[in-house]
Amino acid sequence: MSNEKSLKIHMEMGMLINSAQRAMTKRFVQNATESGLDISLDQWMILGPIWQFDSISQKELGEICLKDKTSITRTINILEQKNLVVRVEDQLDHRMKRVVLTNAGKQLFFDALPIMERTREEVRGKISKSEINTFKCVLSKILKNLEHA
Amino acid sequence: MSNEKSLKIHMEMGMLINSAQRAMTKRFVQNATESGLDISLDQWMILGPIWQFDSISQKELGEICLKDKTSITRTINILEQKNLVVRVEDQLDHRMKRVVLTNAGKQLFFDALPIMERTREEVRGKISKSEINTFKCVLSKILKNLEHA
DNA sequence: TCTAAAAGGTTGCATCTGAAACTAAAATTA
DNA sequence: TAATTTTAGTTTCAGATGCAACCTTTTAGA
Repeated sequence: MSNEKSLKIHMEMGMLINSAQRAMTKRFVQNATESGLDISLDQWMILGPIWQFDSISQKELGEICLKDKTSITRTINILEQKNLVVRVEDQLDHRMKRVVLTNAGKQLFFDALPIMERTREEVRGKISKSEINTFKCVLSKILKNLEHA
Repeated sequence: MSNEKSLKIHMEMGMLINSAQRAMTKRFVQNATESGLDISLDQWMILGPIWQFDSISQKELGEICLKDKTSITRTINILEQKNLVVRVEDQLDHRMKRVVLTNAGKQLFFDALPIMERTREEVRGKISKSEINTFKCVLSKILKNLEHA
């Protein structure tokens, strides 16, 4: 037991980040499921920008979500299967596809908003604003440290 | 461009954690690959405790690594395929399987140690000790906030 | 103008994830 | 002791990830 605790105390940053991330994702999906919504965190993260920009290319989505274009392609496949989203070929540049929300997609986005809000509150709990700021700041610094291959 | 920047500034904590996590994982694997080692971060994260405890049950591994038993099962399958690890049924409790490093496993662990060390340094860069402490502290608090379903 | 390079997407491969159903072996309890 | 519940691990299902290779369509350069 004390052994386990000492391990937890010395637990590496990477492992901490990893499990915090998974816990947050898990909680969001749990909350959504309890409310009868069938949506994953990654799907939600993509729905947001589409709603925000009305119509957006997959490349732009990738930049905003900080995700590989491969991930975007596949998540959009799933959203399209669920009839939440439609791909439309750009009229000027036929390489591009613009992604647009269907009515069902818009509905789901709005239904999921309060759940995301609640999840955020659960995650933050009583952590102080200044701690959160330092936290975000460190994350940004880590990203910058790793920016150049 | 300024649009992109403003987005980055307002980027949500979840997305930040997510991409920081991926960047760290990516960097470790890159560094390992460059050194000719074929190992993923999760595989390494499991190798460590096995080495530390000499022989350890999958359940304990899960607790230490903060991972689902499903993930442990599969990662160990992979490690076993690579002949880095062996499963031995516990003599007293036949439900349990103890996981043991092979010589190749030990070798890989030691080879990967300096790479992990280097990766950690790259990740931390010039982030101050106190910021790192706050950072870890916030992560622990988030985990605690989400502990109870 | 014709060809080569770049850009937007998709696909294959290997890995990783949680939830739920399932097996076998304890540990409890009636 | 017999019946029930718990526990350890595996399997299946549906997503998710990055990389590299590939196909089209654009764009740039010779």
